[in-house]
Amino acid sequence: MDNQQLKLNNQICFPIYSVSRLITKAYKPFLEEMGLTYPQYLVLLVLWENDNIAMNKIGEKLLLNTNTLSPLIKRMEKMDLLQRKRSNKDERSVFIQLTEKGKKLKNTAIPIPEKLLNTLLTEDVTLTEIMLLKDTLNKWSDILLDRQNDK
Amino acid sequence: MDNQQLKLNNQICFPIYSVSRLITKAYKPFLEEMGLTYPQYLVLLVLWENDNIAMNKIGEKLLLNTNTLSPLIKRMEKMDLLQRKRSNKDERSVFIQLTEKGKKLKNTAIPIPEKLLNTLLTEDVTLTEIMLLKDTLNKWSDILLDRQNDK
DNA sequence: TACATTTGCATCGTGCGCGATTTAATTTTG
DNA sequence: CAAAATTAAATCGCGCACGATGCAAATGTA
Repeated sequence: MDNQQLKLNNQICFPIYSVSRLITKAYKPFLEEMGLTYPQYLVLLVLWENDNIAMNKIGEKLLLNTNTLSPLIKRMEKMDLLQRKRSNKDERSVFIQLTEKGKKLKNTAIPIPEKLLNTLLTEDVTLTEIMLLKDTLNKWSDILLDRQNDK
Repeated sequence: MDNQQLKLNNQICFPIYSVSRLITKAYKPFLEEMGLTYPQYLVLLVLWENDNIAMNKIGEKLLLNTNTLSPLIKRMEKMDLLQRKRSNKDERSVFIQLTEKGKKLKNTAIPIPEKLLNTLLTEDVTLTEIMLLKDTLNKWSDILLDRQNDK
């Protein structure tokens, strides 16, 4: 009885947890130049793609609730990256708009994904493999979301 | 110029980040029964495999520094899951030993990995795919660790 | 043996994540 | 229309993660 299934290296949960943290760490040097944290960078990715959207829409895309987003976005407002504005049509929602500073940061961010890819790519890790992993994880994400919404 | 590479769905970082959180959330109901958080569960996985080891060895396995582990393990000591003991040979190191309560919890934990697998498995996600993903992530983990230690 | 360096742990501060709860605005329903 | 239910934010509390710093024990070196 050595309970193989309880061994760290046999579990799927641990590699995902650790690679996630390692990737965040890999982003760090690039994001630090811009004065951003990783979740702040994710919010900007959403806004660069779709400016002036409601806060809950950002949460839907990043799978974050308002108890995480609300203070995060307020910090970003203090950094002059974006502005929060109550909607007139629906006084409950807050719309988020990039400031000039927030818009300009996009230019600095453009080369980051490629730089990160280069950190990862070796003779052992090919672009094909990375794409495959991405697709698998996106599928998992959908499945786990379904599971958790059903309850 | 629509900067495809900056779109959320084209980045590899986001799916890993979100699946990692979704998996932690999937563990939650099982861990709550045991009164554990996810990182605490990981520490127990290490100890069940290898009791009475130094704190820094736990950190090496989980890729966590003492500034995270130290308070985490103190909380677990308060919960009577383990005991901390200074080594006689080297007064700097603290050895961690499971209590009876900590050892017994292993029996409750044994069925968890399988339950979680069942949550994930569908006609779209096969065991083969999960194993493949695990191997890929373990390889990535090694590469990212090398990269970050070289600097 | 003296002194510099390394190692293991602890503490502090900041920023997430997230369950739980509150408040206010809007929508649904009888 | 009025009451009930839903929705969007905000706030609170707790537990990670992690960079930075400090301290004491151990190790390396001249």
